[in-house]
Amino acid sequence: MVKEYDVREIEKKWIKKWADAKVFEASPDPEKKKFYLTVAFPYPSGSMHVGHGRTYTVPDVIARYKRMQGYNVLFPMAWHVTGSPVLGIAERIKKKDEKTLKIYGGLYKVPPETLANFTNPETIVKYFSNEYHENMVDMGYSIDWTREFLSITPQYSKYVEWQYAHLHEQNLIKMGEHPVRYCPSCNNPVGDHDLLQGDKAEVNDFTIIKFRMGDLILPAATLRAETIFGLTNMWVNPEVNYVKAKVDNETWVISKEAAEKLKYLNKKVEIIGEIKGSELIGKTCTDPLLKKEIPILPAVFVNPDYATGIVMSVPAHAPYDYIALKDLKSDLKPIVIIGEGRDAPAEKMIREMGISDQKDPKLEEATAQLYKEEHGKGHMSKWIKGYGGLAVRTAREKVAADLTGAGDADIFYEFSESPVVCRCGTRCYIKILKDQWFLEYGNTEWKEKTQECLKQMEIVPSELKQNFSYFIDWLQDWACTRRVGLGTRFPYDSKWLIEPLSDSTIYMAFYTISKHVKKIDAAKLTPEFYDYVLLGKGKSEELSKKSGVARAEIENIRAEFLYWYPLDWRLSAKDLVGNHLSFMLFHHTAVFPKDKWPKGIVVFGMGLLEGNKMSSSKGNVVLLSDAMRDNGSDAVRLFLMSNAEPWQDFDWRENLVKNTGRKLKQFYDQAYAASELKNDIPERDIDRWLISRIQEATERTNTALEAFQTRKAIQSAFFDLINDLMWYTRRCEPRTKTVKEFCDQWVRLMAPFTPCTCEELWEAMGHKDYISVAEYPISDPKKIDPIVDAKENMIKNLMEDIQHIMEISKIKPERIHMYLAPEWKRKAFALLRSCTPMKQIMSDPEMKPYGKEISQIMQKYRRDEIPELMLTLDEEYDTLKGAQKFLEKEFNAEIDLQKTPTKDPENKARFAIPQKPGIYIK
RNA sequence: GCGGGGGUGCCGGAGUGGUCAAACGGGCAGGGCUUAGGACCCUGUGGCGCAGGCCUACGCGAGUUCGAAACUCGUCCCCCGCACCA
Repeated sequence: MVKEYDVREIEKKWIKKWADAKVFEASPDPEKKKFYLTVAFPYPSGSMHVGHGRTYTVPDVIARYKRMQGYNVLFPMAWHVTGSPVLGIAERIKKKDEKTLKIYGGLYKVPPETLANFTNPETIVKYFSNEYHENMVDMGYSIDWTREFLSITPQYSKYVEWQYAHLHEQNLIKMGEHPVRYCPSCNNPVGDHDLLQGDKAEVNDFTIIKFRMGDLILPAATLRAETIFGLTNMWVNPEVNYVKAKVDNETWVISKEAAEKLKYLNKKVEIIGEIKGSELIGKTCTDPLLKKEIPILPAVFVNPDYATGIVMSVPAHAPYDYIALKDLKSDLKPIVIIGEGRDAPAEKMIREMGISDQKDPKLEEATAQLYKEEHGKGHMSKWIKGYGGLAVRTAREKVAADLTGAGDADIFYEFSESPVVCRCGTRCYIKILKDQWFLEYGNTEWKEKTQECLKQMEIVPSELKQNFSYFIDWLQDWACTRRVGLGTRFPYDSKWLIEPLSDSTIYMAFYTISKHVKKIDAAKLTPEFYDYVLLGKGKSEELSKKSGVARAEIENIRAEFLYWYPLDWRLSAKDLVGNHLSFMLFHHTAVFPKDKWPKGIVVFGMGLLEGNKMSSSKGNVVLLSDAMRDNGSDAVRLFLMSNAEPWQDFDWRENLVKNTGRKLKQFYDQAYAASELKNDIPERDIDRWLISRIQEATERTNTALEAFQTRKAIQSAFFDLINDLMWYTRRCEPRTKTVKEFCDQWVRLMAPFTPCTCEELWEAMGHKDYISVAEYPISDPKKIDPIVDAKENMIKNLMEDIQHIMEISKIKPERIHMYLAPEWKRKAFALLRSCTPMKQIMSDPEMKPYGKEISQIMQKYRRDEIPELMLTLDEEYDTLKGAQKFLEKEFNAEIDLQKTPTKDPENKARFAIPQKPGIYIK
């Protein structure tokens, strides 16, 4: 009797057994080759959903596969709890924010008494890291939990400090200025998720060009510094009250709003007077580059709350300016400075778009289009001294740099759209942080080293290697410190915390030693300690004396690191390519010698739910725990791994998951039944066929898994083989020996995907060991039998043909006659296949009588259409004879097999070719 | 704009020069099994065809080739990332 497939019961049983036997705890073993892989540790600020499920199942499948191949596999896990998002969550829970309470109390099912304590951010991350841990165990992951830690574990913090000491020593960390979105009320920089409004606003850096008007300076802000050559006038809004302000040592005329903004931009600003916009109109100022007199004209489109409130007018290249001048009936002539044409491009644009006045909304579009065109393709007009012929984008930078160098320009940061409002309701500014610490990813040498690291790595999928290279080049200095959040204090300036992405760059190395280090008092874990155990610097004897850690222990830790490192594979989601994954490469090259650099990265796609993007905040997720409760973890794993390749987006569809669960039950039932089968049938072709098929499937599965193609692997190891076994049982009475051999291999093939089910079957088959550490099947080429494969294909094709004919002719057959291809035809096909010239074929006396037919055949079949492997007449006959009963049953008709046609009323024998008998149905 | 990926049947998606009207999965339809079945099995699912065949298809246009879904060029469209944030 097949034992009932009680999924959850089986899973519980094996998960406990594994834990009790410590099957997945990995220790260095010099006898075995190591395999070390990690996956990006989770930031547990909420419950685990099926998207996370896929992220962590992929490495588990690979870990299990490699373990079964005989590798000593280390697959660790830890929790990334540093950072600020939970602070916001705690804050919102404190304020009893409805949406947040709904997500945490409802969607995540946090019990009310626990939720009440969620006002403390640390409680949140600890609660959810526990939940993650439980879920991961429940999913059957083969994680070595002895290495688990939190990113705020003191021993880990000491490790982070050690890393930063190294970076500092190498001058890769610098203090500098940095513009951030900033909330004056919270007194903190704000990220996207902290914003009520304006999360799409970018920070634009304007060049402010200082125009002089006596002692006063009119600072005009522009994104197109190169257009100073086409300047005809300035724009000032006559309806706005400007201020005179002492800015550092100069006196600027700017809008009130701009004066306020400048304070955040680290200018000393003191307002000393007011001046009406209208008072400025009609005056002139001097441009700093060409020293030309520039008239100041009125324009109402000038927004005092955008940059400085003083605008340069370049009518030839700015549609707004052109129209405004026209409206004023000014006689100022546009000056073309881009390209060699005479007519103003702005004018042309306005004409083509049919824009008539300053208020036309199409002006926006015209401006954007012209900007895009000129920025992308434009070159400065030849007549411009020093800049003529330069690409616009080059000229822009050069003008800005030249003016800044001479003290005639400055930088002004402004949002691309406004307003930007903090979650607390306060309007945000752009603030320049002065003592911000940076990781110098812009450093050329560091970049080169990182590129070198990338070059020797394997990236899956390989197309992404380019992407990585691009990101490494693109990365600039990264602000690596924060004022708020959980995390490690910055060792050189304790008012700062190390930013969460910056504290998790090389933690893969920490896993290798964490189980030892966790037991040591953090105070003893000095930089010297890590220097020794990770880099081999210093002497263990001295270190032991100084730190009080036993020398043997220190050596042991060192040995463990050396055994596991470098990291073989890093797995992570797509969205981390441009930051975390690139950082990982940067930091490895900075801290570790070349032979400890990571060897490979696998990048994952995202998850969809019933075709829509998963989103916790919108409640559009399925919790992993619910999915396991409803389907069992093996079915969840199988579905996640079979729905898409790791790097593709997968789509969680309830009905597909359910189907996968049923298919899995079928697998279980079939394999279980096999273990109880008892008969003594002699081996037949069909038995050799089934065994041959599983060898081929094994080959494909291995190839796919080596390339991380879980979907392809499951296609071969699961779906194809289910179908083969089904065909086999349809085709014949199952033979015990065959089916047992098949299932023994099959269950092992499936073990990385559905480990609990496979353990249960493995036990039922009488094995005493864990399948988790049993040998992974490799294909046995001796058992691959192309002839038997060809025979079985012939039968399948034959059945299809008969089926087809039945449908077309609408005959319900009583008798089916089959005519085999005669020997001469087989020979003719063989000769055609081997490219024998017609002349030579015809010279064969055996062929001669069939000249006409042979030339017909030649016309009809191309050489490579002819099967490579040709069965003999006898083989074909015997095969069909053997399948006769089966075919009779299938078609419920008598089969008349004719080796040489005797009764052929409709001359169907002529259709016969090798492996494709002629058919006549009555 | 910059960078990356992609357009195949009713759907998801295989397939990268011939054996492709297209794996596998799903949906739908018919049949079988059955007391019944949402379980399972079989068959069908571009068009035409009273015999295993023919025709038209793989975003669009052109080209290379004996032969293209696959290669080249052009073109249209879609998705993702662009930072100080996990």
